[in-house]
Amino acid sequence: MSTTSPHILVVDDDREIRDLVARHLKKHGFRVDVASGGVEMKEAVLRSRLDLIILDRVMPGEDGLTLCRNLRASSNIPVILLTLLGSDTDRIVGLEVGADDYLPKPFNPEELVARIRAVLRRAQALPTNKSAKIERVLSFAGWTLDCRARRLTSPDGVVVTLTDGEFELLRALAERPGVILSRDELLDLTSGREPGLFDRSVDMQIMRLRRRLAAHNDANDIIKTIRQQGYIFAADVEEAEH
Amino acid sequence: MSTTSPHILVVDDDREIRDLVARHLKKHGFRVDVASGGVEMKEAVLRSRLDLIILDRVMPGEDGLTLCRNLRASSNIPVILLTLLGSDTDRIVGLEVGADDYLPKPFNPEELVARIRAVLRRAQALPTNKSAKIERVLSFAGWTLDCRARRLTSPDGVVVTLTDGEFELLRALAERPGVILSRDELLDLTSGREPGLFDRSVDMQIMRLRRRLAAHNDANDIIKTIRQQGYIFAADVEEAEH
DNA sequence: GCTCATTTGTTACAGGGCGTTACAAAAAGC
DNA sequence: GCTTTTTGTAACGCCCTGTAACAAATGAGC
Repeated sequence: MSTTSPHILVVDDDREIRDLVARHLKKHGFRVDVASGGVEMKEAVLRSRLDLIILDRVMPGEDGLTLCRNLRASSNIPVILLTLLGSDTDRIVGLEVGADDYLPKPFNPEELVARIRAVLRRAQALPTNKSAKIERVLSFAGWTLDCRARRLTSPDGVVVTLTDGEFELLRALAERPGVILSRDELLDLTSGREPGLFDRSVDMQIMRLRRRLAAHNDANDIIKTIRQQGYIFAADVEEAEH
Repeated sequence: MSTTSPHILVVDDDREIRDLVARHLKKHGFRVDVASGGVEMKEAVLRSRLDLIILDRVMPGEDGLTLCRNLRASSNIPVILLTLLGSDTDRIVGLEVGADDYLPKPFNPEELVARIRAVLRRAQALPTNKSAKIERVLSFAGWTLDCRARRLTSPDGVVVTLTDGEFELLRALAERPGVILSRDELLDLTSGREPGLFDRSVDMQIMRLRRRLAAHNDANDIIKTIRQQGYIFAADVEEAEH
């Protein structure tokens, strides 16, 4: 995502505005798709790997607001709402529904570009889709974690078998290097379960995962404990798409 | 930190607006500090763990724009710019300088709240803590503190194991060389806890940290005590991105 | 200088978090 | 069904960390 130019979808029923915006964004080096709302759009979101969506607030088919809310249920892709309605409450509702920004028409195309950049700046570190997780290969300290094959390879090239739980845990951590993850968060990320009062299952899995890593190599422990807080993946990770 | 309410700093020379905004934000459950720009603000940013800053675009002392740009150099804390100047190019410049949003005065306080929420929604999903800068390596007097690996290396190359508390404390200090940090501030920075009346835990950690540094080297003590005030990191620090 | 009050450094200790082992329950393979 | 693997619970002990108590240092006042 950060390597190539951002991919933006413009959804507006007004063909004139839609194309004007699209042309302007292309001039600024974005990759642009257009759609006119409804099913067509949902498809586009699911299929391609979009970086941002520009939505018209008012559309004959499905409302921009509703669309935005629905999107938020399954994805946290950045959304900018456009609209002719410029009242305060309109803007507030738009933002509360999950949009990242709200721009009243008529707007200066340059301002739209600036706001897109501002939103992307924030959003870029995020994993885009909640639902469709991208299968990738994560490399750290000589290790290789193939998320599609669910296979871990040690620095000396040996394939290490992991149980499902161990794999999910390692992935959850390795996908978020430098982030302190609480036990509850890890539990949710790996198995989707709720905390439970005296739950130390995460500790156990961490222990087993560490043991497995240590058995094959691993001088410096990659998974560190932050007392009272949780665990952290303390190595640099390189991602490669499959 | 995600447990407590977001902490927001409002910087505006117009006391009236500043207080109005502050009151409104408090009503919505935010923790609010105010400042009137310049040194006062920088101190506040350096010291406490802020989640977001609201900056007036135009201020007699240092310009809001310049402030924002300077902030961006060392931190990725969310910034929202306010201004009387509402022209397109003003907004564009504001956003390009690194602000997350740009709101022309006069504005509806509710809209400000909505925009704050939208920005925080993005920023809080980001890895690590909000105000935290990029992960980096701090060097001082021969020592090396790797904040990603959470590891300290002594001048003679020995890796010194620190407890979590010691590490957090050392980082809090080393990130702010030459700044006097009170015990309360250090407590907040290291563990996010609130003071407590007869709390001497910081003293304890300082003592243990000093002892650990002294054990490995350290002729001149790097962490100095300022009586009645707190502690100060008395060495030059070089930062290197990882 | 001395004395006293206040602040800070140091030691001792207790509570609790966490790594670890052992074991039981649950799931998967056959 | 049985066996093997995986995963959660219980228990034990080490280590981290905060509290308390005391010693040392600092500063004020004389």
